[in-house]
Amino acid sequence: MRQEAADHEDLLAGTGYLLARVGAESRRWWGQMLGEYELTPHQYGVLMALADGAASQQRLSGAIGVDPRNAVPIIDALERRMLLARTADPVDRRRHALTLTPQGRAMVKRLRRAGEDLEDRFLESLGDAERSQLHATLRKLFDAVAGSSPN
Amino acid sequence: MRQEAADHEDLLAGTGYLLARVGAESRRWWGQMLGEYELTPHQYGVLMALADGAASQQRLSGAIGVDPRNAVPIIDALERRMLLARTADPVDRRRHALTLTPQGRAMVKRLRRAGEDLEDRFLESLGDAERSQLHATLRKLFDAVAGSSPN
DNA sequence: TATTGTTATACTCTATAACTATA
DNA sequence: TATAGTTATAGAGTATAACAATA
Repeated sequence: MRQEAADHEDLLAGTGYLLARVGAESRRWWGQMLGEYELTPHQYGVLMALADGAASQQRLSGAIGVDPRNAVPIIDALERRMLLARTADPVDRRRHALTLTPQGRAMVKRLRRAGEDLEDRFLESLGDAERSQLHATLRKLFDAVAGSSPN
Repeated sequence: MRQEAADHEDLLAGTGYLLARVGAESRRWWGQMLGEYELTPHQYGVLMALADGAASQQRLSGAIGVDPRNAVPIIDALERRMLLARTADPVDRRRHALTLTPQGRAMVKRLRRAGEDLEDRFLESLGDAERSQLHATLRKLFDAVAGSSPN
């Protein structure tokens, strides 16, 4: 099942394609870990973003990189499990302020621990210098590219 | 729409999460470019992998990172458009040998050009040294991690 | 028995259009 | 008229179970 990767080198020559593949693999690993908590990657994103402080659904959607329309069912699921609460924003009644419940905060703690373990295993083939170099480069790329279109 | 990225820093602290996000963005850019040729990212993967030479559906599925069962409709679509051909393998009649048609090879040529352009724009915030460092690190990570499960 | 390819199914992700209510 | 949130829908991606033909 593994020797196929050795062939078809052309496919892996492009950095963009490689990035998409490695990103999908990272997503798969996280998805499997999060499955143990019955959470999806996007739900994870919502919880971690809210750990920073409350936010509207619009702000939150931007932070986790999904269209606000697609954020609705993600947030619905977390609300049903009482991990977060939608409360009316008093100054603008169109807006829903989202906050973590105590159970939500407890979940975030557990996820942080599990996430660190997972990341160590995912990156174990890289040295410390390579890891921090990778993080810095990805961060630069993310800031330049996230939310924009190819055009 | 852009200032949200400045907040929720916690979310971006993990390299695994960043990788998944930047990978998704790369996939989105590619998806948009490929849409102009009415191709999906997986179909692109199949065509590029076959440019290296013929392969069975099993080998191909491994190369593009999808389950063989899910490869069937991807290959069906390309066959319908006459970009590739399924021919019986004479030595093992269970097997289908997949090869590019002339139209398929012409498409690959166009895709290579468009892909290089896209990649230049996607990576334009990085210097040459950063780019090749990124590619090398991703490649190492890919070889270590692709096709394996988390634990 | 194991492998190649297929069919069928279901759940998630992504993208888009159209709506309600508030501003 | 613009914005926050919602509903509904459709296509693509991902995963799994069951099967036929061939080895």
